[in-house]
Amino acid sequence: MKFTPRSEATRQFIIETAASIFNKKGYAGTSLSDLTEATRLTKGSIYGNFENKEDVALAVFNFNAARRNKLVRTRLSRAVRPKEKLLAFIDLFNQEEIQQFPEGGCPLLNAGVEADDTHEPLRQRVAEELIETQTELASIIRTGIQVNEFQANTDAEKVAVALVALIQGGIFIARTTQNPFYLDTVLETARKMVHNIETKPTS
Amino acid sequence: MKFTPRSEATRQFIIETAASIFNKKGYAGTSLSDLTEATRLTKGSIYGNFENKEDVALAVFNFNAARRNKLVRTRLSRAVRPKEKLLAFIDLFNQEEIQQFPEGGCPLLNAGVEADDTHEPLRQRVAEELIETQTELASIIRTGIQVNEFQANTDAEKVAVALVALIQGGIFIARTTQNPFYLDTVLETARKMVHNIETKPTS
DNA sequence: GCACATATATACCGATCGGTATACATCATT
DNA sequence: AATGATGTATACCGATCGGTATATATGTGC
Repeated sequence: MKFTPRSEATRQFIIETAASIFNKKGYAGTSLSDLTEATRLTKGSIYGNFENKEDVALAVFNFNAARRNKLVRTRLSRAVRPKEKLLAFIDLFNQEEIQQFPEGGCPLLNAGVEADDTHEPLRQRVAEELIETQTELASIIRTGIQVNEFQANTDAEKVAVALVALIQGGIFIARTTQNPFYLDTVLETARKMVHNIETKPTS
Repeated sequence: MKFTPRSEATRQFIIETAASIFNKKGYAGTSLSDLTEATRLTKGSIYGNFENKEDVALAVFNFNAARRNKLVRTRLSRAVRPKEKLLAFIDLFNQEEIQQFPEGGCPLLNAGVEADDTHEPLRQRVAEELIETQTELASIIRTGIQVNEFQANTDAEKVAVALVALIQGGIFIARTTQNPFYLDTVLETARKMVHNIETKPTS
């Protein structure tokens, strides 16, 4: 009874084409004809490669999340010290870099907000990604404490959650008001938050 | 050519009944039959009181926003000192109070995230509400600076935006993960943020 | 009790929804 | 060149979409 896609290449093409559509219009707001128009394929072809619309949406989210994760990891690995890694993470969301995201803003925010009351499988996937990000940031902070870069009494998990919340909230405000200044100012606050947990030189 | 609703009472009843539906399922995800089922009215009755679905959605958002504003203002007016007002605002979003919101989470977040790419009139309304909240918080902070409760070099607008972003981000994370702990911890961070701009006793 | 206005219900519209069965095209193997 | 597998297009399904024209019910003033 298992479904096997006809063509892995076509499947991938559909996913990539649909990525920004779902991210902009949401799951409920995206129709099959949106997908056939954008891909220039027909329903027969799409349903030859996906079980149903939900299957497309989940694959698209996974695609978006994977791209995001790759970007995050590349940037974090470039930085060496924990503090630099946190600042590199924050910098991922500035105006120049954020265009690497699919059109429509952060896929985690978009998918999570829509799915939380309506689409349990997607909600769970978004939750996984959120928690993974927070876990990674918390781990970086803990390392920073160990190497005496951050204050010993720092609550790593708390700071990690606050950073993610700040940034996601900033994206929300900037996009809804169509004023990127709000994201800039929030990113500044995030940087200051990192600054605040640094160990002070006990001159 | 102007549309005048048949019955103001019925209109209000529809708005109140639809409030949590739109907030949970979103604009695209809510159908007219969702509304007729919930209200036990018929389409004729709904279209006798609203121009179209968008008209209902906007009225519902205005209703939710008005309730929110009333709640915020009541709580803020109870507090006297600027610092207390900020803390009262933050406390609005703790677990006991947040149930005063319509089901489905913060209507600003839900409507804003859905509307930013799809529904310009709603997006603008959400933006107005966000900016109003931030303006009000910034004004409180400025008063706090004047009465020497907050440090003179505090960037009122920046702190206000950060508080809103933190809280909205916290709501997003808590709802998507279905773990209210994340909101608790973010609210703690928000309180600490208020603490950090307090004037230190120059002992 | 009749007329009139007000407001809700009924019945229906074309369009589009997600989804499927099947026909057709393409290409490799022989 | 015939065969079979792979993958896409065509044609169609019932259901539901948002919306409307009109009939019916309800209440009010006379």
